[in-house]
Amino acid sequence: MMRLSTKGRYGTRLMLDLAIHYDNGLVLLKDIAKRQELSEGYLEHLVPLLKSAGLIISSRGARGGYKLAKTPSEITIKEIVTALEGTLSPSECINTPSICQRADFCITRDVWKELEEKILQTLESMTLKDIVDKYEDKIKNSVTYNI
Amino acid sequence: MMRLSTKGRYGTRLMLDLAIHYDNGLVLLKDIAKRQELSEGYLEHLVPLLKSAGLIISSRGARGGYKLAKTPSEITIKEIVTALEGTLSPSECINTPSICQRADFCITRDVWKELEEKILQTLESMTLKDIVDKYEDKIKNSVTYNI
DNA sequence: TATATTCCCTACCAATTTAATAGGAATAAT
DNA sequence: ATTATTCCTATTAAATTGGTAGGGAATATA
Ligand code: FES
Ligand code: FES
Repeated sequence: MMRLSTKGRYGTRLMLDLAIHYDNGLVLLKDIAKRQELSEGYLEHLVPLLKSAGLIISSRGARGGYKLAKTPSEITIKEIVTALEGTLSPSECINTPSICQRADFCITRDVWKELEEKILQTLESMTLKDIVDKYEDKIKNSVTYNI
Repeated sequence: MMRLSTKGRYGTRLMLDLAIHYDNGLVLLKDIAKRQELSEGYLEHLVPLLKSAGLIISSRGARGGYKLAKTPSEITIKEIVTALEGTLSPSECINTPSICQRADFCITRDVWKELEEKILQTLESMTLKDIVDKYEDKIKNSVTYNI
């Protein structure tokens, strides 16, 4: 089904939540979980991946929390999703040809390779700021309609 | 991991094998399985999907087999993969918003939607003929090197 | 007609992956 | 010392994946 796992999807929502609250200082994981209606316990598993990719910064203890390691315009969705999912390759053998004896003369190799490149290109062209801006426009417009 | 399942990957190899032998009349599934080093029993599960999508034609009984329902240049990888995988959506809620209460104000919806569109665009631009031609060039060149 | 060959269909199954939960250790502020 | 928070490890239930097994139905040919 070529679906992104919840790691990638929930983790992106986590990062977008941090982007929305970028000016508020440290943000609690508990609050992100509440706003995004996600399990805090599960989000805890994603945080180390984002941290070691240099995308977020954390502070422990009382008054601790998380914040983005760069400004929202400097973080692309590609960085986020690859940090969380490892690779976006439609087929394992693309990145690790050694696992496949057929790699040299495999007829589909180029197909999946090209697809992976397009996926990465697409996600690289989107920054957190882009998404947040679009989202805030949408919310504003929907409020107008409700008047 | 956003990987295509074996349905999509093996099924594409099956279709490319049929494309390579397009002028040879009916092709046995047994032979496809042997050439592609795939389990015949498993391929049997993919065949109905390709058939009901109008991509292959079958003939039962002795001297039966499979062939493409259209010429290789008329069949795109998008048709094949969507027939096999159902949807290529990175997130379920894109195609079925009803399953998700957050759909209306979901901040990531547009991201996955745009990604799905790019994926479909990419796969639609590739026909079986394109891939086979590239493959045969590659084989020819590698033979030349071996002389 | 009998037989061999091939596609077709259903049921089952083992292994892996996914999406969590649980319990506590480390760290920082008050 | 107490409280709030991140961090780490282990466990697990459910779902998905990638098959296998066995037989039935259709067709060509002898
Ligand atoms: S490279 Fe492994 S099957 Fe194509
Ligand atoms: S539409 Fe369902 S979570 Fe985004």
